[in-house]
Amino acid sequence: MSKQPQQKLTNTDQNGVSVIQSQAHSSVANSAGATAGLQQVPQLVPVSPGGGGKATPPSKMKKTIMDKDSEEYRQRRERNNLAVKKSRMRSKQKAQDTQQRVNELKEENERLEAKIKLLSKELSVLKDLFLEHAHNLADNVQPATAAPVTPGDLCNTNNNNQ
Amino acid sequence: MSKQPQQKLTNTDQNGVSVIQSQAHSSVANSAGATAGLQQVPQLVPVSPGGGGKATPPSKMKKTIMDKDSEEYRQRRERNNLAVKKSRMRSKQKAQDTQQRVNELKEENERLEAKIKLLSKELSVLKDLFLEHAHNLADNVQPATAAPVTPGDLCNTNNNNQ
DNA sequence: TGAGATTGCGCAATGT
DNA sequence: AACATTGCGCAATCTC
Repeated sequence: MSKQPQQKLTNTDQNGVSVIQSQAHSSVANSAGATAGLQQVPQLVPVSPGGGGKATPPSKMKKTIMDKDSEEYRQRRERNNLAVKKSRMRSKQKAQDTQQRVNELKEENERLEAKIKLLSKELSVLKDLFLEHAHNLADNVQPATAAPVTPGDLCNTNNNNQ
Repeated sequence: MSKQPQQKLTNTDQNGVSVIQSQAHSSVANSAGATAGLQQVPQLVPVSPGGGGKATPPSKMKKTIMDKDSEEYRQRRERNNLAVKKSRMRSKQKAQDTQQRVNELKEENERLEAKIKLLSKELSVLKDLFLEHAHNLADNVQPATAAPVTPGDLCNTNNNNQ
């Protein structure tokens, strides 16, 4: 009575990583039928619903007891096993892709950071030049003419955020 | 670290172990259990190797036949089941973390790109100011005084890579 | 109503 | 010897 309901909502797959499924390997070795070896045979028979001959609207009895020997059963099992394999492969692939994505993004990040560093440096150099120039003007020019650009403007522009 | 022999040999007949998990798992529980009608039937005995009393050099036979009923066996199974669960949980958690890492890195990337854009703009503005100033100097100042800074220097600094 | 896709679980082989 | 990983099959669900 506590089987972990598998809350599965919200699988909207945000941020997807598309995956390409490569080949679908065909089945192998079976034909003969005797598939593998272990079988778990619980032979569980879902107790009949409600109790006696209740109305039991959503009664869900497993049809006939599902013969394990049934041809159809084996067929279903085999298909499911295949599906499971496929699904797991995909899952694994996806995880791998995601991991790779992380690596790529990390690299990209480093590149960007480097670029920022460079730009910052350039900016700083330019600003220094400006200041220097401003000083020169202040020292050598007559007050009337000296005012094409003010250091303050620049300092303001340099609003380094974050 | 990645083999896959998994050959299910040994079994041309039935051998099965049934166990259905009917919840109530958790620790122990059994002895009186009977939660389900699981039946452990087979008791398979790995046929001896080769043929009769062969040499069987690297024989790796499973020691004694490993009684499925053995107390020790059940104990081992239970421990393993626990370990498996743990391992899977971890694995899942890891995948989730990786996915989240991707999201974080993506955000970080956007931030960096924005910053780059900003810096680039600032740089561009500053350069324009410089050029403008240079022109002003060229137009209004007597040749002798006008030469504190040359436009050329700046253009050079602006070595935008990539 | 049916078929494939997912998922939790236990088993056993194998890795550490 | 003990725990960790991994491939696999089963069954219950989910999803379409």
